[in-house]
Amino acid sequence: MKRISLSNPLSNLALEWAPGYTTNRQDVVLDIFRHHISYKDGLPPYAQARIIDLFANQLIKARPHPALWVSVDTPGNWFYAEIKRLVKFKIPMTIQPSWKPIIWEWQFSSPIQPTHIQAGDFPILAPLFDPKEYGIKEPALRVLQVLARLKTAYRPEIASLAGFSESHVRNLLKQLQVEGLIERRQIGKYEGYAIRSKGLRIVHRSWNIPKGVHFTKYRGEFRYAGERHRRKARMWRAWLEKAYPDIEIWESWTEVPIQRGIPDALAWGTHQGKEMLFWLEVDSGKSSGQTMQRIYSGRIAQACRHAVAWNLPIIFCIMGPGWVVRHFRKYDYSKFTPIALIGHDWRDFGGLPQYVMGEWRDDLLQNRALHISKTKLPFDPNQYPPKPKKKKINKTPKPKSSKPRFSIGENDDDTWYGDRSEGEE
DNA sequence: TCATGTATTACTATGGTCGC
DNA sequence: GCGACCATAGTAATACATGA
Repeated sequence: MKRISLSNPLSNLALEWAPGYTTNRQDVVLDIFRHHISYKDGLPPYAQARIIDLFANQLIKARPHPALWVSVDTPGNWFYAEIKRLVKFKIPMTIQPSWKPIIWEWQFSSPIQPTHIQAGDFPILAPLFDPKEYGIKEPALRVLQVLARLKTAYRPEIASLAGFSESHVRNLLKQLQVEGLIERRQIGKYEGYAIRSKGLRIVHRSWNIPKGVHFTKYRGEFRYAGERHRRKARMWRAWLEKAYPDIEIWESWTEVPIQRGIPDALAWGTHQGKEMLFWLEVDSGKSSGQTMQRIYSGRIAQACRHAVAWNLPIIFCIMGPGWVVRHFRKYDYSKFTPIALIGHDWRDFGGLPQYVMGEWRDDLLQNRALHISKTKLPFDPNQYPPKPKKKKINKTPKPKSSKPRFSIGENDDDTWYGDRSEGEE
């Protein structure tokens, strides 16, 4: 294996060679490789960015002056912009929408050195992934991709994240089980599904992960949450779709790092025709009110900065027991104009209040009077970061996770791994 | 401690809708 | 018509709360 990759390191890479010619000479080329990705691959932007980096590393080993052209199939703008931000531009690179058929030299992140090649010496690359080759259909592959990220999951969770109905997912899971790609496994109290290594291999292949490359730490959910917490987060997409009939979710992921912070779940799509993000935090209410306040003022500010940076509205939802959600009523959110805050009881699946930018809304059953924070302030998105609402930090929860923390450059808020498991199973 | 009811969860069957 | 997909009702298993 190693020998092969040494003799031809390119043969493991599922890329297209798309050489550019700057002169009339055929033996001098811009050594450009093209990589295709789609928002429907089941991977969030940061994981796609890591794959791109892996390709760059492999190309550096294999070629003197390689360049990478990444074609991204995606609606909207956010997915594309996030990838661009997260990629380390180790070689000349350009990230473009997939519909662009050609690329110009000046669009690359840095100049491309020409490469001399022998006439007819084309690089030999791995073929692009074709599901038929593995006897798997698109919907089944999608389920498998979702499960690859989750490792183990219940059917409704898989259905939610895949965007399919439960009965459809049931059939697909049965098929996958017959083929030995997944298996039943006890998760906590109930039986769910787990992906097997055979299934994982196909998924890795579908993501064009080069063989022998370590991708595990980027593949999965970024951190491990308690069972109840995890379940609520994984149901986020289905929850939104039930609550808002005119919503269209393009993709949803759980425990996913974005520009700043790691939402418990993040859904991305349109509501009433407008592209936006739906950020979910689930809180079982184990920390004190003050700790909660400190944590959330940080998170909300992070969401806000993200919204401003990408010019994209964010709906920030806090779910938990009623008393936890009620806690958030007392603050003034009017400074956070590009985001809307909503709260909801985590037991009531499929319900959510209507949101209003810069305000808090919840629809808790007791205390029926719908609370609306009524403070009109000038819209000025440039005032961030906001001042902490009250500086009274008692003890900081210490991180105790052993999970890898590959930094995205931020390290302020999301260090409280220790509190994440509910311990209620 | 034990019995009971309720809530939550997974699983199954069946019939319907939609597009080709 | 047919396949792909969805909605819904109903069953069974389990945990938890309650009260004797």
